[in-house]
Amino acid sequence: MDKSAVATILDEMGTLLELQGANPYKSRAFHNAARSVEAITESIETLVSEDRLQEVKGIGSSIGSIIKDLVTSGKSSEYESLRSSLPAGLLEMLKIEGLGPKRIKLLYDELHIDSIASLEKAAREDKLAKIKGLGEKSQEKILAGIGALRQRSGKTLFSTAERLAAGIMEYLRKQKGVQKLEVAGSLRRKKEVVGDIDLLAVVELKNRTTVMKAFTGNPSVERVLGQGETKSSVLLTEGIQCDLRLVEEDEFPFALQYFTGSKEHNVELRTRARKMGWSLNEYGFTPIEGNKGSKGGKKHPPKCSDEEAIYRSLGLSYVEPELREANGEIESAEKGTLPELIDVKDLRGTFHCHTTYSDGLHTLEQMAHAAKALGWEYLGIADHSKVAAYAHGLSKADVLRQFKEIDALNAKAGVHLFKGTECDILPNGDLDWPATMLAEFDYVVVSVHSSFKMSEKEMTARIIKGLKQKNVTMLGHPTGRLLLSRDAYPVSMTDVLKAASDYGKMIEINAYPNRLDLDWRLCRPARDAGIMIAINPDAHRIEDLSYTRFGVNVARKGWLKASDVLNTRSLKGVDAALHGTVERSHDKRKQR
DNA sequence: GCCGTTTTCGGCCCGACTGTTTTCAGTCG
Repeated sequence: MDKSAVATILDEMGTLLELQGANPYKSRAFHNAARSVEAITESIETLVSEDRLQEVKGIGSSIGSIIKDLVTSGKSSEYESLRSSLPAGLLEMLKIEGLGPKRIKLLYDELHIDSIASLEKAAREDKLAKIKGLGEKSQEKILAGIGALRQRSGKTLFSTAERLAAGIMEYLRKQKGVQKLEVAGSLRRKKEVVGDIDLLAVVELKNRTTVMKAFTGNPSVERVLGQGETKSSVLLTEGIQCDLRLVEEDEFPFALQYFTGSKEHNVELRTRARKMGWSLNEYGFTPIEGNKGSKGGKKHPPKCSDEEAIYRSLGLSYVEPELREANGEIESAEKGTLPELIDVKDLRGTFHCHTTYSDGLHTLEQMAHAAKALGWEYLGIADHSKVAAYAHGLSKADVLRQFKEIDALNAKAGVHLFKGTECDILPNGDLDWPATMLAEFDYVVVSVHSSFKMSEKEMTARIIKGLKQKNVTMLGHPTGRLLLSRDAYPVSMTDVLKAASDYGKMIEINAYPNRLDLDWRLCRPARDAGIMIAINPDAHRIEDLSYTRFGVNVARKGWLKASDVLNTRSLKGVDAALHGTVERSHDKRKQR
């Protein structure tokens, strides 16, 4: 069993212990151990075989022996007995917002509620409100939580769908006769959530049946919804539908364009084709009645061997899938003013990274090495400020200690570390660091981590007050952290962008695979207002650094060019950009 | 269950918010 499977089980054991009402520190020990296991850099098999598990902080003799069992045999009697002690439905119930282990245990003990279904029934029968410790409001909240949970099922995060699609495609590519295979649909457009996975393939005629069988029989399939000669649909075990369509070689570009969508984009495209005397569908162009060319005969479109040719035939420059949302892209394509979108390979570093100084999992040095391994020139460190106690916010002494370590690391060649901070914007709009301290950093990210329930007006005022302070560089997670289950905090982005523009500040866009990021909505207005964007993963672990690629998706959907983004600048360029927005730097540096 | 410059027992992060109470438990970040 591999590292992350072990971590998942330890985490589940921690949760089960919470549900059992065990010593909270015991359950926390399991959660901590799970995190530690996830963060192990060397092979877990090696650690087990060399009996060195307990060298890992957070793993003692008990959990160590569980891990040993899991790694060597794939099983653990402790895990099995813990699992069988409680109904599986209780774990499901944890997904309901506002319902934690204590209440789930209470409900289980009092009313034998052991699933979301029985919970809903009891709530509708007004039984929950009568339990001591609960009331009308809790009951309503639980019902609302169940509703929200239902609503979001059926939609899958981009990162999940991408992973599933990659697995199936890898499997299909091994099949005989598969000549072309591409992902289409909203997944190709990199929508933040997708409804299903659309795959498109060209397969030799004689191999079609076996390829279709391979598709419907592949290991990630839960059940087959339909199976035909050219189209099959399956439901994957992770609850998302996946369709495979087979087309002829010469239809492929048309089918790819058609099935990539969006529907609205295609409507505009087909309308345009009609005006030119052609009808457009997934198989190609066909001349329509009354179509006359210059010589009086029917005007035939050129053969299209790729999507670019289709757009060219319609007098348009190529439109990247991410832009096909009927959002002005066809007009821009006609004028030839579409931006050359930022690409992952343009990235030269990132900012807003945490380390073990606050709530990160990896050390400064580990993060620096990881950045270097990604081929980056620099990395911006931004650990939490002191008020963020839950995240081990840094004291002034911690910051000075970190500065020293950064200086030492920067002295060794490799990758440049910027001295930053993620400074809390307190509820009254003040910043968590005094002005004198803010001046010490290379850059300052300010963000909100508390009192989320303010009105939009208050929250906006709070953020703007924090953002406009001297020496503040950029706003962190501007729209809040939008998990599937949770809303962003209320804030007027128009006002915040205006303030950023007025005061010469930057805006960060976040990207994280398990987050529903709508930050792309900010990109175009930010660009138009001349605001620089930073693509930040809000990294807490080494692997988070590579999640900047999700940020690139966000930026692409927001029409950003490389030059609109801080991360694509050279070390020198970043230095200049940071100091351009932070007036103190020149003088301060000269004094040193 | 883990940990240790307070080291084999006793503490383990903490504050805001909500809904429930009448001083606090549960949830969240």
